[in-house]
Parts: sequence; C-alpha cells; structure tokens
Amino acid sequence: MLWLRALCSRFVLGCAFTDRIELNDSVENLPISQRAAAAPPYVASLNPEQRAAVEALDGPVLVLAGAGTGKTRVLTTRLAHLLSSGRAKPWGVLAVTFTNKASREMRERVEKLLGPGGGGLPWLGTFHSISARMLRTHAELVGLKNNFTILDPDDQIRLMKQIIDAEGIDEKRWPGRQLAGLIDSWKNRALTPEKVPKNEAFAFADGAGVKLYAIYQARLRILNACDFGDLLMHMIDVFQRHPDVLQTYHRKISHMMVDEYQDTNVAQYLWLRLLAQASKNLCVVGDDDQSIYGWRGAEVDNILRFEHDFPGAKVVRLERNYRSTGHILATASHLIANNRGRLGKTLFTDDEDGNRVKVRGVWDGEAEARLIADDIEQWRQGNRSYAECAVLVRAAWQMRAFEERFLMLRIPYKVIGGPRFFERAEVRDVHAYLRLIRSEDDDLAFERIVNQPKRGVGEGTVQKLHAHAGKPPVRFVTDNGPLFDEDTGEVVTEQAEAPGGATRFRTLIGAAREMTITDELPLKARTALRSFLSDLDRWREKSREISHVELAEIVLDESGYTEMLRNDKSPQAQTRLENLKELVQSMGQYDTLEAYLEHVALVLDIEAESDGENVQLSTLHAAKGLEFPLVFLPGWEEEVFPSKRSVDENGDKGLEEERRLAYVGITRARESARISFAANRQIYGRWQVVLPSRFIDELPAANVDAVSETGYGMQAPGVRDMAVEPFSSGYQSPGWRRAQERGAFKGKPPVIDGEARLVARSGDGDAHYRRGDRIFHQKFGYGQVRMVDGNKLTVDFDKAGEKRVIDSFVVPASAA
DNA sequence: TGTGCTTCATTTTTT
DNA sequence: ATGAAGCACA
Repeated sequence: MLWLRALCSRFVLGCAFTDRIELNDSVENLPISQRAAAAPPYVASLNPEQRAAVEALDGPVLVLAGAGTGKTRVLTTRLAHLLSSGRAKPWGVLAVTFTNKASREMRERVEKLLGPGGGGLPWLGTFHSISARMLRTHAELVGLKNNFTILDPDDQIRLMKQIIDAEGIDEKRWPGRQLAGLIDSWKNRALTPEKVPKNEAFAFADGAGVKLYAIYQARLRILNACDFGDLLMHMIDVFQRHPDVLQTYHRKISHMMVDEYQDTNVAQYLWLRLLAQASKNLCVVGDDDQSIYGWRGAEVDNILRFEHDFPGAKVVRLERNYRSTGHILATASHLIANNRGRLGKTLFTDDEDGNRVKVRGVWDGEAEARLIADDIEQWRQGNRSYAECAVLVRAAWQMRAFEERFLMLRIPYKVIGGPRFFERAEVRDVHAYLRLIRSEDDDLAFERIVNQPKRGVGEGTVQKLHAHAGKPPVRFVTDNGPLFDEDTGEVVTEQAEAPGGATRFRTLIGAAREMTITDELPLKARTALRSFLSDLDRWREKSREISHVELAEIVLDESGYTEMLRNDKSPQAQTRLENLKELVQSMGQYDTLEAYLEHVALVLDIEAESDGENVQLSTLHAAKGLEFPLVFLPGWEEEVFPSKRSVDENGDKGLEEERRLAYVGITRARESARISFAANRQIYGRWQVVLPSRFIDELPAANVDAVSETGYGMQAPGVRDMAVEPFSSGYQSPGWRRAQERGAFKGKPPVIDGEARLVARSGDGDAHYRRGDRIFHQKFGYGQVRMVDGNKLTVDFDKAGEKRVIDSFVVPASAA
C-alpha cells in the first residue's frame, strides 16, 4: 500500500494538480467532520438545498433536481468539492453522463472551478466511452482482441441483413432494422441470448429471434467487433465472471456520480450497481418528471426505486427554479401533477409571475406557422434576438411547415440535432479505410469500401468472396510458398469448424488474397482486387511510421477517393470534400489512430457552428437540457401530441411519458411559452381533422391565456367541443372535404347567407365568425381582406388568379 | 454495373 | 407528400 501512495503523490506532484493540492492540504488537515464547513467559497454561493447535495459526499445520494434548479452546477460543484476536500482523487471518481456534450461541459466546468486539471478525471465520460475504455483492457476475457471495432448502427444493420439472409429468412418480411431494434432492446435490459424470456423469443421471424441474436453475437466475435450495447454488456459480463477484475475497479474508484439517472436502462443500472457495490458512494442526479426516453430502454423505475435499491440513501430535492417565471412554472407543475408514477416535487421561484402561458387554436398547420413566424418577427422588432426563440415540436415532420415559412420570410433558423457529421457517407467511408488498415478482421469495413471509389469490384465479386470465405481452408501453394492461416500462422490444410458456428474461415481480405491467385474471378476484378490489397498493405506498412493524419491524407489521395469527389459535379460533392477536410483536421487532436477511432466510434460530433442569430427549431426530445426566453409549442393535438403510437403501444405509461415531454417543453421557457393547436392538419400528405390535445385541458386556467385572435372560438382550456366545421361558399378546404368523407360531421355544411358575426380574423385574413351558437371559419389567401365602412368586412378570394368578392360580414364592435 | 421504376413506411435518438 | 430502398432490366 505504501508504494501505491508514494506513486500517487509523485504522480500528483508531477502533473498539473499543484494548485489543487494546495486546496487539498488546507482541508486535509481538518478532521473529516469539519471539512464541509471549511469548504471553498464556491460552495457558499449555493442555496441550502444545493449545498446539501454538494456536501453529501459519502454513501448513496439521490438528488432530485427539478427543471432549471441548477443541476449541472450542483453536479460540477460536487465533483470539485469531492476533489478539493481530499475525499477523492481525480482518478478515483467515476462520473457518468449520457452524452458526450454533457461530459465535455462537466469537465470544462470542473476545470473552471479547480483550475486546469491536465490529464485529470480519467473516469469522466459517457457510459459507453468509459465502458469502451475498460473493455480495451479486458477484451480477451470476452473473446475479443483489444483492437476491436465498435460498429455503427449502419454496419450493424448490414450485418443483420446478412445473417437473416443466410438463415433463409425473407429479409423483406423481417427487416434487419427491426431485428437490430429487438436485439438492442434486449441488450438495454442486459439480456444475453440465453436469458431472453421464452415468451419474447418468438418476437421475430416466427421464433428465430433469439437464434439470430446468438448468431449475431458469434459473428461479432469473429469480426472482432461489438456494438454499442455490447460495450456495457461485455463489461457486466466481465464484472460478474471475474471478481478480481471488478475488485481492481473497486479499489480504484472511491466515488461515483451519475447524471440524468432517470434515463438509465437496466444494463446501465447493473453496471453501476456492480461498480458501486464496494464503496456505496454513489450519487445519482436526475428528475423523474423528465424521463422521456422510455422507448429506448430507459427505466423511470431506476430512479423511483433508488432509495430501495440503496438502503440509507440520502435524498435531496432541488426545487428552487432559476429559469422560468411564475406562470410558466405553475403551468408545467399543474400539468405534470396529472402523472401518477412520480416521486413528487414542488418547484417554486422567487421570480415574478411574468407572462401567462398562451394557448391558441388555429385553423391548420400553415396558419400556425404564420402565427408563430409573425410572433417571432414581433419579438425581433422589440429588439430581441432570433436566437432567443425556439419552436419545439413532437415529431420531426412537424418542422417542415416552419422551415417553409421561415424561408419565405427570410427568418434565419437552425435545426437542433440536424444530420450528424459522423453519419455522413464520406466520413464513414474514410473510417472504414482506417478501420481496415488497423484490423483485417473488419469485413464490414472491407465491404463498404472495396468498391468505393469504383474499382470494378461489384456485388457479384463480393458474393464470391463471401462464398470463398465460408469454404473450409485448403492448402494453397503459390510461387512464394504456401499460404498461412491468418490467425495462427500455420499452413492451412485442415478443415475445421468455423468458430461460433458461423460460416467464416477467412476474413474477406483473406479470401480476396487467395482469390487473386486463382482464376475464379474475372480478370478485371482480380487485377482490381490485387491492387486494392497491395494498397492496403502499403498503407498498413506506412502507418507504422507516419502519423494518422498523414495516413488519412495519403489514403484519401491514393485510393482515388478525393479524385472521385472532385470529378463529381453534383452540388453535394463540394460539401463532402469540405467535410473530409474537417475530418482530417479533427483527427489531429488525437495522438494515435486508435485514440481517434475510439473517439469516432463513440462520439465524433464536430462542434456545431455557433448559433448566431438563428431561431432554434427542435424536437422536444432534442431540446432537453436547453432553455430559451421564448418557446413555441405547436401541434398540441390528440394523436400528434400525445403521440398516438406512444399511447397505443404503451397505454398509460406511454401517456405519462408524453406528459413528461409536455412538461419538458414548457419548462424550457424563461419568459414566455406559447402553446398552439390546429383543427386541420396535413399528416404525411393526408388531411385530417384533429382535436386539441388532452394536455390543454390539464393546464391551470389561472396561469393560462386562451387567445382566440386567430382561433375560432376557443375561449378557455377545457372547451373541447368547439365547432370545427369549416365551410365556405365556393371553397372547401381539403381538411373539410376529408372530414366530410369520413362522415365526421352530420348534415350539409352551412352556407353563408346573409349576416354573420365575425369573431376573429387571422393575420392573413382567414375569417372566423359565429352564426347562432356555432363558430365557422373561412379560409382565404394572404392579405386579401379589406375593411370597409368601419365594421363591414369584405373578402377578396383569389382563386386561379381571378379575384372576386365572395362575402362580407358585419363585424361586431367587440371584435373590431 | 448502372438505370429507372415501384414499393414502402413515416415518434422521439444517444452511444 | 416524400424520400429511401429494393428490384427488374438494359
């Protein structure tokens, strides 16, 4: 033990922790009970709840952090406090987040508090990055080499397809994507093929699911690869089967912290529990009300059960909200109180009441986009920034209407979480080259690029290579002597059972090598393959001497990839070249190819360009953790939000998760939240009449303004039976027509005759008027409404270029 | 190997 | 509506 201490202190003195050590010294001289009192000044600036969370350093701790209660601050301060109080060493703290962004942010903020940490906090990262790091050192325990590849979802699906095909199952009826999803969900629950419950085993292809899963795992092992789920699964396996390994981590890691605990799945829970077993110093931070990832395996139960799972856990509630004004917070709280399964918190703020939450009904999606765009323009004219506005939708398709409107009005916008850099084909191609140079086992990488750029090695040739790879080895004697087995180095003579029961005796590269000296392949393909193989060998050779950045440049150049893009006249080719430049540049930040690929497999999010002056367009999911002064929440309609599928598939559980999503949405707002819903909506090109979301009924009337400025008679939340019958003389909206076809409304649409009372008028001139006890709507083109004689309204209806006056209404004084 | 036509699905998304 | 993916055919 002594030598260990000596080593540690030398290590500490040798690197950039000097100022941290000074902090340590001052506290370390105190008895443990007094250390908290002598805490550094940053702890003093916290509110009492936060401080309690920060200072509970030992034993299990559950921090229930409501939206906007300073969760990140608590987390980072706690980590800093842990270090500066001397309670834990930088290499003894395991701090887990879900996203790379979150872990990056945490690292930065801790460094800000404690000064630059140099190589400190090696165990701060995502579940996956930490697991990958661990697995690299224990790969052999699960039958992998330590240079294993981490497959991206695309490779994963490709592999699934191959397996499904090989098993003689119709890939069209049972798509690889579905199998991937199924296996993923099993892995989320830490189920190995043997452990999959019998009743679920039949979920795919009439009972082949589990078998395919087992084959898939075997194939991965052969390919020296694993997928994201495996990173955790393998480590759980190692921990369970090799207590000595687990113990080394127990010895190393004294304290653990987990962010967003409500989003952990079963596998992550097991992983955490195994690691926390010894020290019990596990602090989890989360908010059961913001658990919105059930569909990808998150178990709210993990957080609900924490006190039970970790007896003696200290629970700290953070309920003081620093983000939103009173009405917004009250609205969100009132809404979420409708959920049954929750630990319960009451958020409060000292801030002023601020604006009431606006709820507005509109005619259709277009009107909604117009309304919101106009609001944004108004905000801008009030000298506020576009970037302060966010439009948060339930599903990605809802963004289109807004994008169209924004483009038309020249409002700059940015889609949060748009297409990701690492998903781009060209980036993945380069990675495939690098992966193949690093490990010949990587058949998927080989397949991806063997004909990229085009070399004349087509699908047919690849088929033959596959077939050959599956043939039992035979002795080949060439001019250069006999061929050797890839792995053992022995001359290949014997027929052997392929490992894992899968049919592969050689890597595809191995097969290619052999087939370039036989005449089974057409000459053209053979020559092409041969030169491709010698390229690969040459690059591999070079990679020992040159940096990985140079390697990438050489590969891009010599493979003809760059040239291919240069010759490509399509507009995307230019972007692709730029992406590649960015890629090569970003590689420079990593010391080795290994380090880079590791990073790539797990993260590779090139920093998004700065937000600048853009309206933020996002799904509700992607907006979690963000905040904006002005938030629009459009599309609050039954079956859209709450999503029909969610409720259909998961019943009340699904509905509650949708409600949490609504809660997340509202609590993103600082100053103003504006909810809207339409009566008609185009969904996948089909018009549908839709009803206001039940969530609208659940809003507290006292904190909400129901505005009918553009709506058609929605007076207050709770009024659901508003008349949505649209009609007109001469013009019927597609939505109305469809509704009529479905028999949604009985009787004939009323016809305008005589006088009607105008209730409201859209900015674009759509008229909403009341006759008798019903409210009707008349849809018109933009800017074609004229007021005549004070309160008499004339509408010009522009149809096929021909303008004609079709109607006039008398406007009651109250609406004018 | 490359093309043009048909079919199909279409919540949310990280690693 | 829309776009991706699969498929038959040149």
